[in-house]
Amino acid sequence: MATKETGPRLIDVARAAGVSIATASRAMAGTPGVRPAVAELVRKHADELGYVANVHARTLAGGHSRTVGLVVHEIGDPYFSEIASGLLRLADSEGLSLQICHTGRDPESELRHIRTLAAHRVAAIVVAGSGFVDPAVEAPARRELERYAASGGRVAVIGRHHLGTDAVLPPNEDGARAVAEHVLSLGHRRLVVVSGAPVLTTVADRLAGVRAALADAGIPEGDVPVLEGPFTRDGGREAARRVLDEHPETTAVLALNDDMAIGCLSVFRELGVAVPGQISVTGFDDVAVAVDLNPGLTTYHLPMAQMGEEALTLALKEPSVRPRRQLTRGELVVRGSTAAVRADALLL
Amino acid sequence: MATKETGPRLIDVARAAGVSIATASRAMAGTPGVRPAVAELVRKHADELGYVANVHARTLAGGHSRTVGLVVHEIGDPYFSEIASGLLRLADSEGLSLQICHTGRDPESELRHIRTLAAHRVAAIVVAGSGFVDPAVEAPARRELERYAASGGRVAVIGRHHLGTDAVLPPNEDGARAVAEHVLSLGHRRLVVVSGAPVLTTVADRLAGVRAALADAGIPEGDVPVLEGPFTRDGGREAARRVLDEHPETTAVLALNDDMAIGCLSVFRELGVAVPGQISVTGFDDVAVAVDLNPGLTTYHLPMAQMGEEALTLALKEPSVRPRRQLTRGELVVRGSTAAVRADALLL
DNA sequence: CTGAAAGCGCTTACAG
DNA sequence: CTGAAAGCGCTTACAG
Repeated sequence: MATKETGPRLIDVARAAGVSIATASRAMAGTPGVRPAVAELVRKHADELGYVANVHARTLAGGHSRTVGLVVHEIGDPYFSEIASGLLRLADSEGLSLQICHTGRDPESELRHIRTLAAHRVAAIVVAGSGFVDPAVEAPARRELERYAASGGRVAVIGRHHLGTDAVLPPNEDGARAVAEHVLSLGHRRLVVVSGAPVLTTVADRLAGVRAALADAGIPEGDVPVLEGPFTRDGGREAARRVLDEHPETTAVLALNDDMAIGCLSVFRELGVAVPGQISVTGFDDVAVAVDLNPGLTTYHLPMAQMGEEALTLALKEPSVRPRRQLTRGELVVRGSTAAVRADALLL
Repeated sequence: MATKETGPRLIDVARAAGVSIATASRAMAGTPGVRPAVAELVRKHADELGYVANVHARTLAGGHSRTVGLVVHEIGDPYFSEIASGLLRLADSEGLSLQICHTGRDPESELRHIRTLAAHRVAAIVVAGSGFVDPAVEAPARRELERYAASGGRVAVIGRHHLGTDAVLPPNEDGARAVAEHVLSLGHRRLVVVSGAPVLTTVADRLAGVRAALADAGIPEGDVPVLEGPFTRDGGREAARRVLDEHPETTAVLALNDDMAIGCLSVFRELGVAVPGQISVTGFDDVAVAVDLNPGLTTYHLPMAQMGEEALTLALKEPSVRPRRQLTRGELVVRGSTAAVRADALLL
């Protein structure tokens, strides 16, 4: 019988079924080498007793875990929740449990959480979210992940990191270039880039893409201000105000992610700045809401859910000698927030 | 030294520090009763070795887990990701890990996941997402949770369930009544309710709130069609088309959640139906994007992150004899998607 | 303050 | 096909 405080154990099931604990274990695990009738009997008793195998005992004895870990900046952020959703769907179908943790973009916190996941002996860790341009910032995390990997753990990251692991790489540079080319093709020349912290590889790569497009168009870099702020909606709001204050002649704002673009749109709307009539706005990521904004947000679509799935797929593969690099395909999505530059703006 | 496949164990640390495994354990856990200098020495060696305690061994031996479980319908859905975010923030500050699972609104899947969480011996389970009006649907989950609780697990739910557990209760009925009263106060009489499946308590309660407001206003229930569909953006899109087809005289659409409202807005926008000029639209929940829509969505604000936090708080408390019921406060948020009914519509 | 030892609930060679 | 036994890596009374 189940004791009040711990529930029935395997030995209770074994006794009820009149078999050894070894046989009961095999029957429950579906391991071959048990007479089918016996296995069935065991399972019947397990069911009756409400037996639920203790994962900790099982993992400790068996040596492999059926849980994977996901590290995100902020699960409330659609970018990450869509990644989590795709990853979770795959985990589910593989019978894996998922442990999620928040870092709040804090490297210290990330480190602590990686250690916790390692302590849980999860089968794999997926780190989502931007890396840092400076390898030194990631060095402690790298060390921790290497230790984890050395003890049999698997790791994959989403984005460009210096972690030495398998990686899913979104086309940040190409995508940003495509967005910028689109805006340039509409005749815009007075651009402002609204950017997150360039210490992040995601930001740096997108910035590089924009610059490449500018260079191709023969526009001096100095002609295009880059306004930096938090890589969030609020950061976008702040930047939008600065655009209006400091660069009133601007005809197009290139925000380096949708969050910032959404912040810009909200300010422009509040202040009666017409989009795209007066200023065109672009984002990056294509979070689910981008299509529902009004005007719809022109942006670069990243298949977040798929990226989450791919990252877990990589992490579940046998480790390779060289880290794998999985390139993701994105796509420019043109919606209502961009339009040809006004004729009078050309005269400025 | 760490073996290649498992990493250093406590015994390796103990040896390195020249103490017993018991002392090493106490030092690492911070349990009192170890000479501070010794404790420090142990931790120094642990650090050098890169020792990370095995959570499974620790949980098995110690008997208590530092992990909690969260069951949601879909983590990619902002409603749930915001709940998860609040809950995760609290979990973090309590030093708890979080295991998340998806049910896809499937009771079978929910049951399976509850069992998995129980197998993990998580300290608490939080079930987010609507309950079912029919207690029979929840009976298996209830049985499973009771078993889990009997073996020392703690449970809290968000929403009205028949699970016999502590619950965080959003003001679905009052909120929907407030929304309906607001729309009625604007002079609208030709309403349509766009609803999810009424087998869900969330839907049933919101519907009840709308009906109460209608009754107060002396409007016969039969005058207000209720269009049912999936409780999602797509469900809202479908319903919006039906509104236009089957009830072209409609001046206000009350969607029972933001997702459906957003779906309605997208269809109206595509078809050139002015909101709120021609039709006013309301939602429920106030997901983060509601304010960024254009027009902004009039809706009923639920503090999702806070609800997640409260649910975990309840689950972490000592169990009470009677299930606790924590009522959440919400708030009507009037934005641009609702306006006074057009004078000509009054003549219809 | 410290250590030897039992025990947490399983899995898995190893023998039959 | 089945079982006795060792062992997974810890914690925690229990003795000192």
